[in-house]
Amino acid sequence: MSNKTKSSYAISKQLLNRLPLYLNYLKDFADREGYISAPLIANAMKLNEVQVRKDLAAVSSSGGKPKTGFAAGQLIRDIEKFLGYDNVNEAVIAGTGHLGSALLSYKGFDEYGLKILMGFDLKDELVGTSIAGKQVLHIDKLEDVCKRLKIHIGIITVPASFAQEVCDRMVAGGILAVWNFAPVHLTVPDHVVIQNENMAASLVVLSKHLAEKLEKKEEGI
Amino acid sequence: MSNKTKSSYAISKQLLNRLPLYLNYLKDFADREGYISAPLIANAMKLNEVQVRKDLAAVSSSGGKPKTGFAAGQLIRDIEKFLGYDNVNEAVIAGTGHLGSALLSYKGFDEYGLKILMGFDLKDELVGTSIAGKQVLHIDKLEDVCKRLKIHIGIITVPASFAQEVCDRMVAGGILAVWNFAPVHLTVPDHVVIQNENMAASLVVLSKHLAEKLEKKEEGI
DNA sequence: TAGATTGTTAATCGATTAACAATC
DNA sequence: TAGATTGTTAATCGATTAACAATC
Repeated sequence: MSNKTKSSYAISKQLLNRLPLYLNYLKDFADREGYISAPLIANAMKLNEVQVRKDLAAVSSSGGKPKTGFAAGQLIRDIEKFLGYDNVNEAVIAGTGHLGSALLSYKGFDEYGLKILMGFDLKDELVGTSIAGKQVLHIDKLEDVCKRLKIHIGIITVPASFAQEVCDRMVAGGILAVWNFAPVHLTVPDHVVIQNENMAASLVVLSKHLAEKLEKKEEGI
Repeated sequence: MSNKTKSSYAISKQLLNRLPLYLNYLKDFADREGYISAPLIANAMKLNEVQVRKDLAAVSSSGGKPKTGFAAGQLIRDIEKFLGYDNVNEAVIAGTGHLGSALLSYKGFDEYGLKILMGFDLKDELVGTSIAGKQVLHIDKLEDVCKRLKIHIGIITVPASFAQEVCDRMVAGGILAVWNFAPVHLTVPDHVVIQNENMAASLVVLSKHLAEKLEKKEEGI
């Protein structure tokens, strides 16, 4: 029997975006020996109570107890399991400029099951160095290394103009999932998944909201 | 007369996320003197044609011409205007570690109308230095500087454990919009907008998709 | 018990997609 | 003209929220 979700509640992208929020909250504020309820989380996150309840129901192994809620420690483990934080995924990163080296250095990814093994770049002054104890190899070795180590995840932090070419090399090396930080639309074969980390889009949402606020302020009242 | 949208097509978060994608595509591939059609963009981005058409109709000042499409140069300007890329928003950043300095150094934000003026940190070895020509001041000056310069946007790249406190200081300094890179839920008054740059969530979506791929591969056909 | 909370079914809401007339 | 594309109204789809019985 496979571990499919019991109910028909879909594993939507939205759900996958909310779960890490719950997890942060639980880890920071919940007494792991105690219980926590959906209304409590909903209130803290300013989300609808039913939504949180459904989300928790979808991932909780043991369910909650009426009147008391969910065992916090178990719930944390359940969410982590659901999110796959206990399976390690190995990744490589192409582009070791500011952003690339920030990602290479970031300790927090371990927690999410992401292990960035090494970086690739084409600049001679970077190749051969190491960042946060991880080697930087020449970009020409990218395809080969991915193949040999059977890496499935590639992270792209090269300038926009190189991104497609780097992406093609990753795909040629057997990469199945690409996390793209370059502000371009990448074309990949159907069997490859792309996740765009769209900072411009984030920024736009923020500045639009801000513009509204400022307008209201000007209008008075 | 205010520049509200003509139609009732809502300015959804989704729309705001798609527009930068169109913009990238247009800038990279469109002949600015020529014309571009919704079906063409839709095809390149693998989106529904009607959706693109509606999106373009919502932002285009002059509309498109049946059979020919939209004037590419004008469309680029319209999208940029709609997204507010021509209004400069000044921002400060708290936390000048790897990620913070990557953001401080990133040239691309200009294009989006974001101007990061300076950084703040509490580490003595960082305070007084400058990153990409931008000063790093002591975090204790954050509130004061925001007030004096009437900064509206604060970017948080401090460790999770400091994020709430830094956020509070920003709010006290009159910040109205917070771009939060720390993996915690921040509590702010109603008049402040938060945009969480949720890398963990992105990563989860990616690794879930990857897991599906790998499962299918194992099952064979 | 009374009351809080869970889990689930039904109603609502909003975004996407389909259908189609208008236009160049 | 014929055909591609626009703009818009209607239908569909999916996610969120409301309502409510079950439970401790």
